[in-house]
Amino acid sequence: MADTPTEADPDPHEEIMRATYRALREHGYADLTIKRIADEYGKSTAAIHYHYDTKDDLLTAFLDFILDQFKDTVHEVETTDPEQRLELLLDKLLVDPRDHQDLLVAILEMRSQVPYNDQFRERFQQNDEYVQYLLRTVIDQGIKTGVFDDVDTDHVAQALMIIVDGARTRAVVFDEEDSLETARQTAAEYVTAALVADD
Amino acid sequence: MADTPTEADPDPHEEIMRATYRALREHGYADLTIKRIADEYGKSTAAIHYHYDTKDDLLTAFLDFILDQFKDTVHEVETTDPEQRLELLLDKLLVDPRDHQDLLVAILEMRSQVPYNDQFRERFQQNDEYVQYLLRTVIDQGIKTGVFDDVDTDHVAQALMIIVDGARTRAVVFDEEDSLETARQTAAEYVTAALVADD
DNA sequence: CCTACCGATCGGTAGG
DNA sequence: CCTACCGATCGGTAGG
Repeated sequence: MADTPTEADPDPHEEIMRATYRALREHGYADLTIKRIADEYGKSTAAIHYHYDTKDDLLTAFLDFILDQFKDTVHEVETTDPEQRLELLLDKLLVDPRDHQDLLVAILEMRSQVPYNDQFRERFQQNDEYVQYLLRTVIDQGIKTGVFDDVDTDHVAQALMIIVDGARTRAVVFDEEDSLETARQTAAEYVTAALVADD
Repeated sequence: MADTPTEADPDPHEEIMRATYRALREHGYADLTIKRIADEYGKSTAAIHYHYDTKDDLLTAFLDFILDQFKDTVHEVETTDPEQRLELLLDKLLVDPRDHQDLLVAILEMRSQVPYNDQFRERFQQNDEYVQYLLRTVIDQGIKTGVFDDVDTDHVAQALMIIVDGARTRAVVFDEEDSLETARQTAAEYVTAALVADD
């Protein structure tokens, strides 16, 4: 007559990550406390410390949790045609976030902590490098296939990252879905101008 | 035999703003306390509360202080030739910040507080609207003069804002001067492609 | 503006 | 995991 373990016995770590997510969304990073996370978790603060030694450990684990989710989303793109693949990648980076506004807010907040947190910097840099690598790869593919001009791959990838980050920042700060839409269009314009200009 | 008043009797409000700036730069927004500001100020926490009723009042005043400085910088651009004026404006937005990295960090941090602080949102929106207005104006001028194509002014201005914000975010998070330089180049490319494409 | 202090809350721990 | 508690620090105030 035991309860179904799947419902009654969920992974405490994942539960705490989700609780941290909710607490962060509700109070913001500056007002994120163990107590508030514990309240969302539904248990005591000692329960949090049982699983994570320090607040810093918890927050670093949480950042990994968040960035892994993001990585999974981007990783889904599997088309091989360079033009289509670049389009889909930009869609993932600029259209998908509309459904995950909370995630955007959380990431932006933690990003702004980078100047004061080496752990955070390391994670964000690694994640950024990964996305930029994906962009470079698809652009290089396009150049080899002959559908894209022979451009400076690094520069174009960086330019696209700037557009992506700008759109995300503005989507959060000005709460406008417009930003992502405008950015998607701007990215498309840029790709056309930079990669297939001579067509 | 009195001390020179200019040195011995500075404006307390401005002193506190500068102290807040230093404290923010050193500890970050999440760890910004009245005590730390008071230490930078060189007086007691009660001295801070004598000039500002609440921490929130102080921080809102500080944001105004910061954004006014920024506004002054942008306002300096006075050339009338549309093409040159747009170039100078983009320089102000993307080249100037190199000398004020600390300011960028501070602004990014406070920006990320917008979802939790209506006062902040209001200020940032107003400031953003002003910059975007400057961009729209110069683009419209260029269109009237015939040096720019007859484009969607709103869209182009928004696209440039996205590039600017993206570059700033990345300059802070990844500590790379590259971002601003790449963004300046990207903005130039975009302007050429969007505004003088048919030339 | 200062000294001295307030209640509240912080991250973290002991003992079970 | 909980209860109970720790010292430290928080924003803010009273009284001068």
